[in-house]
Amino acid sequence: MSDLYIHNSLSSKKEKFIPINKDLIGLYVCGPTVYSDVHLGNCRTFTSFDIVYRYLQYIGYKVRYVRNITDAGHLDGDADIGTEDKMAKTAKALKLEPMEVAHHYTVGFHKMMELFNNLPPNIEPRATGHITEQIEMVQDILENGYGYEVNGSVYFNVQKFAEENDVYGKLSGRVIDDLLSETRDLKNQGEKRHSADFAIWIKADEHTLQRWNSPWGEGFPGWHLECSAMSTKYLGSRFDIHGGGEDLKFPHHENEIAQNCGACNVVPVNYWMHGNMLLLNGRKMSKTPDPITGISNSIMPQDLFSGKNEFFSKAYSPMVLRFFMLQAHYRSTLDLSDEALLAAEKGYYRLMEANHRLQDLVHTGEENIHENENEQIEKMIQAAIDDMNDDFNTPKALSRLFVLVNKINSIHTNQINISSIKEETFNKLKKVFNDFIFDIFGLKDETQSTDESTAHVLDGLMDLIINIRQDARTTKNWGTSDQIRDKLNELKIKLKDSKDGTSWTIEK
RNA sequence: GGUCGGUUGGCCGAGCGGUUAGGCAGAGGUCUGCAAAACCUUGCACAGCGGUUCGAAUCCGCUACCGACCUCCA
Repeated sequence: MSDLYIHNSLSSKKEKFIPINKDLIGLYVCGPTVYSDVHLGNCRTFTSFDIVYRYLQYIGYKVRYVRNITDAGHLDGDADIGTEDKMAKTAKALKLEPMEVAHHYTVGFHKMMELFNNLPPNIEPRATGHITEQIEMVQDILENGYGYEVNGSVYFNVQKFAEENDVYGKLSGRVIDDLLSETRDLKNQGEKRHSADFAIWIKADEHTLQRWNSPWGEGFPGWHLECSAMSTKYLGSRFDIHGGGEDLKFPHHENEIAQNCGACNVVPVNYWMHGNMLLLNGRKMSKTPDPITGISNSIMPQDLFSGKNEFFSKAYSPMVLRFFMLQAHYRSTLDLSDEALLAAEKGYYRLMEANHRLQDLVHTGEENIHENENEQIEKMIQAAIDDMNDDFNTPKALSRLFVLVNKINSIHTNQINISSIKEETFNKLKKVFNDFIFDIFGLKDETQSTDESTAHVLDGLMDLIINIRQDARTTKNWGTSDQIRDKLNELKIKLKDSKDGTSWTIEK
């Protein structure tokens, strides 16, 4: 097994992955703020890290995967100007308790993750459930001299932190002097000593719905704080991998590092990973409406699944979307288009169909071993694994699988004799191909019925229909046989005739 | 304006110094009652201009365009 390399945002280089503790990897991913439905772009990030989680486990690591739910403290706007957070805004608009809003969207988020077949994390902590930890962290920061209190709010002193630690700005590539010099032309500095400072505890005003008691009076935690507090609580002050969307790099992740460091005096994360954005019409997908057009450049997954949207010609299933995402590297932007999704859909079915064929094939004993074919198959299997070890290169690994699809189909149609393939190679192919599709890529087989009894009935019915059609074909009753084929096709059941008989698949 | 990243064939998208990426679409063929599926064959792609090199899509410089972040976003 070759070594795993991960692109580290801290160094902008691929680095060999060396875990802190071989027996348990710590993986933290920034989860959603549950004040609205997740859009497809959010789904991409979580899917990217689902692959990371799956693959780490596949190569034998035990992983503690922590992904938070932010249900408080996420400010909408500048902390100095207004203290209304995203949660409160939605709660007021819908006349609901903030917790009701959070719960509603949390349930929706979970449903969506399930549709994408993303595994649940091991721990999914909520910001509101960790107020104590966050207050303690603010206290630690104050004790270490990196925070200051003004009128019931507490701010992180970026200038002091930057002067004493060579840490701030490293992740996002910001130059400290630039950040600090921006002060001069800043109009609204408010209580902050410095424009680069940020709030870690914010005093509640009469409009604040979510408020907690603290040593500084009633208030609520700053946005970046919950990730710092919860990652420390569940993964320790130092852990292996922290992931999130590219757009969180600054200020969120930069401030997270500062807080951890400011509280615990250690740099918290060894490997920072950032997933790139999903594009719609060549622009970043975003909930925030365009200030000029007023249209938000985003699509909700459910609208894509139902086909009811203005962007695409038809409905696409969750697994087609997942497959589509796998075709691009997580660090590249990915452009959504009808043509691209159509291509992904066909590719997905082709891959699944090949796996069915492969799993149905039985090796019948070796004879006239074809060294070259064996070598090619072995090489592709190894290459796919090497690709995953190379910073989770799913598109490249997937391309290896498609080379194998070609081999599988050739074996299926007897263009390559199965007996010319070594049994060991064949069994390896069978296992690894299947592992890749289901365990590593996390694809689900949408062509199979999940309910066993329904599947049984369906199998029986299809056998019957195919037999009737075969009889019609034998008597050259093409009208009947074509009618059966066409009507089934309308039901998205595709018949495939071959010398050995007719097979069928459902394409959703 | 600052910082970073991108520009690959009809579309999506890998590759990042010498090898066919891959998917989809297209063309020709095999098979088939016809079709589908499958298989075989097929595409003079690397924004432009210079430079380095025996050799560059891949390294360096300049130009053009696009995007992200710098303010909430996965």
